[in-house]
Amino acid sequence: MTDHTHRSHEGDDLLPHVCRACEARHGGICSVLTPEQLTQINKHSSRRTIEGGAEVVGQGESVGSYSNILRGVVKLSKMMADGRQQIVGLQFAPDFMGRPFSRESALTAEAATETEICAFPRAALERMIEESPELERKLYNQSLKELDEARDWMLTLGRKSAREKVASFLYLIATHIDPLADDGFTFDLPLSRADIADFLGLTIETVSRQMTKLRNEKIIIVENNRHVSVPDIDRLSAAAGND
Amino acid sequence: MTDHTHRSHEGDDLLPHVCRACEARHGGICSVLTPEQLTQINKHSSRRTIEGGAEVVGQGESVGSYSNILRGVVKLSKMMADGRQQIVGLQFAPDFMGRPFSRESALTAEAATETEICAFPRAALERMIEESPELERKLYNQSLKELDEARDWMLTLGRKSAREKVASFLYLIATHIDPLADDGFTFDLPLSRADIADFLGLTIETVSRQMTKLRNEKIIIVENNRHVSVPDIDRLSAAAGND
DNA sequence: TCGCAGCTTTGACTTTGATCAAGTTTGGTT
DNA sequence: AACCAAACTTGATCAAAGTCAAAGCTGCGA
Repeated sequence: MTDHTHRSHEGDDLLPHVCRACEARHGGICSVLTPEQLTQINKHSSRRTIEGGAEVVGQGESVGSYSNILRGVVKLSKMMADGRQQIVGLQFAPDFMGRPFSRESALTAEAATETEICAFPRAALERMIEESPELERKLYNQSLKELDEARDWMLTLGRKSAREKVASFLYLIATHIDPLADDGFTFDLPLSRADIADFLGLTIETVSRQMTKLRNEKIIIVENNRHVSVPDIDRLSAAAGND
Repeated sequence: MTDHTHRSHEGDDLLPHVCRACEARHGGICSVLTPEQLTQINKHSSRRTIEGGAEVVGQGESVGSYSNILRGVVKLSKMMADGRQQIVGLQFAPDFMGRPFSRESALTAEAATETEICAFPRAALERMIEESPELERKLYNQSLKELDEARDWMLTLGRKSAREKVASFLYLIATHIDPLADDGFTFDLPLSRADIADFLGLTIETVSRQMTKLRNEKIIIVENNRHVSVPDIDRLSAAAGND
């Protein structure tokens, strides 16, 4: 049995060099590909770093590529003609980004924080989907997961109070971001107050007020606006209305 | 060339009898199955009529079967511990109902109107998915469609006014239900005011007031609460905030 | 056809969150 | 270290939607 620290795989020496330590090999779509397939797709893939705030794909633009998120957080949003905006999803590493079988994006994808992605041209990925039922199954499962998440969020948007919405957001981040310390739940918020408002269907001011209240109740500890600690995740969960 | 009226297919004589005039043969998941596969799945399928208001699957229940909607409208909803409820999706014929690869339902499915379904046992459908990539592709595409719809609705829930929400709902129904007359858009609402409120994240009273306003503005004509005509679909679309 | 239950509408009042308007903090830049 | 712009917080006021209460409809069953 070979050494399994650093998440190494048996047969890693057959893998393309860039894939060896890649997030997407573990849980991401690349986890269902064979070394040969990885070598194949790697001929066309390219890694890119996207600075926070930069747009990955614009609403209505044609989509030239798919990608895996290797690091960072990406917001998916929709905008109305008059400028009102709603964030309809957040994607974390090692999520797959892109809408198969559709040339046009109905969404804007924007990096919330500095983000690293691994991009593939449409055609290369689509060819691989045709050849690999496991890949298609993996993509199908991710879209089912996103559908579940979207529907959970619809309950939050439609039926929760501002306080519960803000607590729900903090709970979501606390449970999806790698914690900075292992003393429980400490993290940096990947979104600005304006983004949080767009995610929750609230205004910046309401978000700020509810954060202040949760801080006063000691449910969260905030430093420098972005840095948050949650001493008791169950109290936060209760504030979010999760029974 | 054989007669194509009544949506008949060449080779229909090979089909199971019940499938010949079935909605799901046209656009539904059965449209990708061969006559042999239809014969196979039909050994296990059963048609059922569900009265309006009856539950198909309860939140947290284990799911014993999948089904196609042949007629009627099904609401998918989520409920919080304290009873607050949100409808997270509406399904129309010939949509497929069920969440592959998950034993438990996170949703309640309830017939909004009298509904007819064609149900298959889990195992039979899952076996057929393994054997038919076309079927899996079809299911994948339906879940992508549902994801798009869920995200559209998130924008409605998070960022639209009560008036725009009610208009959005009416627009959705007008464009998804087979019209009663061909004089444009006339239909019976499949949902009660309480259901509409649960779909829009509003109260019954607010829904009622906004319906009254739209009626006074002649954007809709309402008779007997449930019967609605839309003289000018573009005005309704504008009221819904679709630019 | 009368009555009744459930659904829907309407009205008066309250509450929540939005808006408008200052301040304050933060982090980067000179 | 001082300045500046951007992000965030706080306060006062306002409007939209919720709540509570009562009255109309509608359609069904006796």
